[in-house]
Amino acid sequence: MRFSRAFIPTLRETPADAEAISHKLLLRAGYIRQLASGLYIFLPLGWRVMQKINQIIREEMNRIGAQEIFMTVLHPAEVWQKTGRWFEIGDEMFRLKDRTGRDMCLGMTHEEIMTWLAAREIRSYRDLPQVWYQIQTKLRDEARPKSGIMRTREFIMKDSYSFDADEEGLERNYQLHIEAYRRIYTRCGIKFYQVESDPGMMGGATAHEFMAPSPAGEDDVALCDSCGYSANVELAKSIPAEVRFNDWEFQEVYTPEKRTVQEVAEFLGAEPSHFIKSLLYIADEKPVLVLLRGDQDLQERKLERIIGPFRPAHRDEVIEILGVEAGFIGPHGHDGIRIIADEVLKEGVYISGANKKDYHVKGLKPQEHFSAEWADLHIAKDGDGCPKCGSPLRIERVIEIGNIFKLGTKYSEPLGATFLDAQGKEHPIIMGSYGIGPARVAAAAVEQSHDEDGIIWPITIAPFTVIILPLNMNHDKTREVSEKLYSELTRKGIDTLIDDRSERAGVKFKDADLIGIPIQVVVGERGLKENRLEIKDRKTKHREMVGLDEAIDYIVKAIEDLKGPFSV
RNA sequence: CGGGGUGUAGCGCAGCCUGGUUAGCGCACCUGCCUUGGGAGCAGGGGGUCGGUGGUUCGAAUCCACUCACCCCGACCA
Repeated sequence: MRFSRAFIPTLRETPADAEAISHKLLLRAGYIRQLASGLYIFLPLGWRVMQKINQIIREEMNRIGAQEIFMTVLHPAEVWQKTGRWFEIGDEMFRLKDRTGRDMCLGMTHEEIMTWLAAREIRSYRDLPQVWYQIQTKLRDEARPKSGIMRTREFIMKDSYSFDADEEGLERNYQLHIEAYRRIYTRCGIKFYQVESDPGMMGGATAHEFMAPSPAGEDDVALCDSCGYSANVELAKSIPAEVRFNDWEFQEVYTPEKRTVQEVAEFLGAEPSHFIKSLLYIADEKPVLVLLRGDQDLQERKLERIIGPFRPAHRDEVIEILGVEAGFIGPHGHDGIRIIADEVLKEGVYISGANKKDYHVKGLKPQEHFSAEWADLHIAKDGDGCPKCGSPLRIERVIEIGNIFKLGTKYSEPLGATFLDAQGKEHPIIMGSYGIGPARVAAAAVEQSHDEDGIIWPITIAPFTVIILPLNMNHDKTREVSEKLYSELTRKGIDTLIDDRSERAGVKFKDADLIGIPIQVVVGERGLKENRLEIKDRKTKHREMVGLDEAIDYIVKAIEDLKGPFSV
């Protein structure tokens, strides 16, 4: 492609709206433009990247026997009503009516429609297994679109669905997807982790997420470098630091106006880990007292899995329910209130509120002075012990770039997707669902691979592999050599961009670096005097002067070398 | 949905507090000359309902009210 005729609107300055690095760079380098909040247009360069990623996804999905199909974005409400999600999902679903007043919605995911299709077409165990996928637009009316193309209201997603006769089949397809996903991310040049995740409202028992480490992410994962344990912090278990307890007698202590763990700890000369924090929440209009060690924090998802949606109690509710103001609440002496305590509190001698203003109690012993339901409630912190091997855990910020779920029969049952087994008995199909967000893969690639000059694309997903920079378009030999090189590379099937604009050299260098094409071929008068040109590696900035005759071979070799780390 | 912030030329910004002629600057854009190894130089030029509506005032980019849009933090994220 010729730069002079291409639509590559690079910006010298960063638009003020952009915050995330990938957002800034993709905007500046002319890959994307924003139409409205959470709605992005992919310009030619951006779309080329997306297509490269999608192509890799296709190849790997096809490789595990998945078949691509094309679905609709407009869905009739009935299908979603049958699974109940029409009612469970709130404002995040775009809803509309057709001209006859029939309720419709825009597809935010395709479990329902895929299952509807399976229900109609699959009858026998002989038809199974099937894996169908699509790479299509999804729409979600996100509460808060953010970070450029990382979280948008309209986005492309690869989602696949597996249909099996039994759990073994599901397990096989689940493993095949794990394999495919690992190959996809590796080929795309993304650093990633596979972590245990919360199946949440998708239903089913097992789920994993694929996470690209980046400070721009929205999730945190707990990782153990020694045994490989990895989980989203929403469910990660951890062993908090051990505490040496004092052998306190059970007694009330006067703690005037000291409310927070920090304040009381300083006042009494104790450690925060010697405390029991008592937090009052309201779930389903009933109070729940939650107990945590003073140096731990609540992981709200963990609590939600036990008691459902909840909210903190208001100040006056605390007094009304417990008879004491927040700050002096303790776990003992409450009747008829559900108490859930973090497991780490099973052992020890603690300080906590005395349920009396300006007093705390010392020498509080779990089981002896209060009883509770025990559960894992605390959030895993950096340095906590790994639940499997005890080594220190590492918490890292990540971008979610893929997820896989074992759905079981959550969708097949309500939609009547069944098959007859060899005995003629009817069973619901066992399903799995598997997603990848190609735009997030692109964003993660930029977040993970850039420098002060611009993007550094992994060669496998770069919009072009080579950019030729004829520095002086008025110089005949520069043009001749560049054009010849361009047609030779193009003939070899190498995606090549030639910057044939009559811009000055500096402009071309800046734009080439910004756009991030892995191999730059600099054709300048200086080198041409010796019949040589310069080949620069965008990432390492290494420059090599190469004779005109060897240029093609050198470039072909360089491409192979750059592809090396991303081959599987 | 709660909190914070920003809307002035394609992009980045100043002007607003303390109202007063044709609303400025840099970059980008157009023309010409010149230049061609890291976002050149000179000369000339085009481009604005100052987000919108209403109000205060002799007079509003500037003050007031409402409203819309976008960004950030949080909640949410099937």
